[in-house]
Amino acid sequence: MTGTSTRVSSPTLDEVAVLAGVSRATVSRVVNDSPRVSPEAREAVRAAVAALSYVPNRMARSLVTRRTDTIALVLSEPDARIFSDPFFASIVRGLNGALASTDINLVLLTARDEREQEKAGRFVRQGHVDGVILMSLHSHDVLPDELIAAGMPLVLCGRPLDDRPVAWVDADNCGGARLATEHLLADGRRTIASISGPRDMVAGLDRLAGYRAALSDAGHEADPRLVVEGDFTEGGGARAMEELLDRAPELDAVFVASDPMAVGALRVLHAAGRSVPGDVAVVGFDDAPVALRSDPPLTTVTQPLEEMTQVMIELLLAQVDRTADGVQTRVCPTRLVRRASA
Amino acid sequence: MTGTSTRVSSPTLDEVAVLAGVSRATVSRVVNDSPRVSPEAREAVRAAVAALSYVPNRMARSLVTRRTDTIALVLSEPDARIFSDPFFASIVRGLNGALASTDINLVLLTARDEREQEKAGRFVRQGHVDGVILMSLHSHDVLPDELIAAGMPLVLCGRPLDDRPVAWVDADNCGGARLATEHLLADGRRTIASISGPRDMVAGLDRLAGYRAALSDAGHEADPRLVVEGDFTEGGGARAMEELLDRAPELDAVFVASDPMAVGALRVLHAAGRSVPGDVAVVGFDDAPVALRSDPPLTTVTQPLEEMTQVMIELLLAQVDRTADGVQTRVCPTRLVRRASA
DNA sequence: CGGGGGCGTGAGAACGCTCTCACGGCCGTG
DNA sequence: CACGGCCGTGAGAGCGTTCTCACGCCCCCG
Repeated sequence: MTGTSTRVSSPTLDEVAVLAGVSRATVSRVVNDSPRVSPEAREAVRAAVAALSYVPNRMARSLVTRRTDTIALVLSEPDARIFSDPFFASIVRGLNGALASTDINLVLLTARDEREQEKAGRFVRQGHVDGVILMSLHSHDVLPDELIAAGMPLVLCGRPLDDRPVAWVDADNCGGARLATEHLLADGRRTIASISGPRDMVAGLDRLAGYRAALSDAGHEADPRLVVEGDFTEGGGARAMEELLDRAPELDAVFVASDPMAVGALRVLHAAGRSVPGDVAVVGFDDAPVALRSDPPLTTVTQPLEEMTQVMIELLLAQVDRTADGVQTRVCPTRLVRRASA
Repeated sequence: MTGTSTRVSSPTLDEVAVLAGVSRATVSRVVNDSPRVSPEAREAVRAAVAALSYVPNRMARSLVTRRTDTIALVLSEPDARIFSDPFFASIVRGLNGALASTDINLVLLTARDEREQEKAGRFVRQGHVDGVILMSLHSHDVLPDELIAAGMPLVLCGRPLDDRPVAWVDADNCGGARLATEHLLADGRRTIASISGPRDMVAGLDRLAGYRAALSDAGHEADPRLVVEGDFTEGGGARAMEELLDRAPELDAVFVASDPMAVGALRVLHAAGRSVPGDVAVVGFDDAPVALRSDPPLTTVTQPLEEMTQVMIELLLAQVDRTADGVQTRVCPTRLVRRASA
């Protein structure tokens, strides 16, 4: 084709060794930054590596080291919605950031249905990765148990519903909801409603629990009229808000379990002629980008994404290195971000 | 720990062979569905495999077969916006669908900055995957050239700006834009404006070209006032629409190069008291989910995502199997979806 | 009844790397 | 001057597969 001859396959350690005039072992040492190499040998190898544009064969290396230096983030989510979730993008960014200083790679695996989940499970068990971070917002996958049984290092992103013996990292959803509700109480609000998340998601449950706990601590009686379940989407939030206005027109505050839902609620309140925060105070959750752009900008609860992803990696690598003692879990503190809506 | 003894490492082919009372080769044959195995031997091996819950070691296998049965979709995009792009989610779904009937795995790699791009490049070149589908909406990555030089099978998702010798698949953006504009013309619209995509994205350029071509074919003179550049986001579309109304208040139609931008434009038209499609007809592009929910539902241009992903896989696998002749490219036809906005 | 052609099987050599071990050479010490 | 130790190096044995051969066996046909 062009002037340069195209090889069919990549050069091997042996070829580098021959070109550098040393043994395979020495080339390996240089490639792996072993200190026990003379400067001359190192230089010769470096030159040969560059000349052949040698790249070590990971398969061969992994076969002996039993390490792939790759971890997988598997998204076990039925619908594609997960991608549009800004929370998800932040997790990916955070994980990549936490791995930036290492030579560990992050790959994403999606598993929408059972079939794909099985495929992902096989991929993982075949030894393509050293460990797995599993993001599964809804409950009941088989994947976790399968991976645990296979002895695969595993960290869940988000607390599991049941108490399986598995490592996980989550934000303090309950505490955050409590913070939000207490803020509303401190503001003198009397009738505080809530748009909750789905009952089959732990985050939804925990945020609802925090809201209830704060109210009960303040001596409020539980009023089932005041809680409507949403689905974490803007449309769902709008519908829930309509229902809420219908059920309890006297409400003067709403704790909404996600920012997109809060944006939907804001729209409905607007349309209903209620001023925010004058008539109704609104607090969201997640500190999504949309919270800044909403009108008015949303007071919300923020999660320490950076810290969470960092911890996930730590817990996972501890398992990979077999230095983990027992099953570790971690709850990261959430924080209230005051803006204009409450 | 528990009753079952936990092994440190997974069983090997040899152990299965011993348990089944056959040789390593026979086990390999069974595992790989070779027909040349007696039913009895096959059954014995099956049982042994199940008993040990044996999973073949991919590293060892790949070392000899030089195949990983894995392809990567790399997202070479600076910001995280790509995740929230519904187009992207569809691509992932489509690719997974196209691979569902095979035993080929799809992994996603993100590469936000140069550093991560380099990491992804290394990952790929080390032999973790058989081929790469590259999605890079903006121009000028080094990755493609690097992969081509390394002889890595590669298909671009979207036509590249320059004419590199690389396989790619794209929608007929130009044709779609033309369709949309011709529809507007046929509707009797006189002053047809356009909110274009960014100039550094091929999709933006092509859609603009199609719009211009349709107008010019219809004998319209090019009017630079009538084109404002957007950034493919809703906010950007709104801003562009404002500018357009300012520059050319007499316009009676707009071809918007993406649905999110069209939604923004709709909002602004609404606020300006223009009825759609009465005063101003609007056509979008992409047939994003949001196009259905907008008010009025958006007439838009749809891309054959299913076909595109299917073709990408075909072109890629042809390269992997070395049955590809030359550099293949494919433009998939777009179609106008008539709804209420035009 | 003998020979050829499957067909099922097993032995053993790869695949490209790491890692242990042993071996010279040089230093410092007694 | 002799000897122990360390340092750079290379030989060679794996790692868990696949794949090529060669080898019996049985069956069919002449």
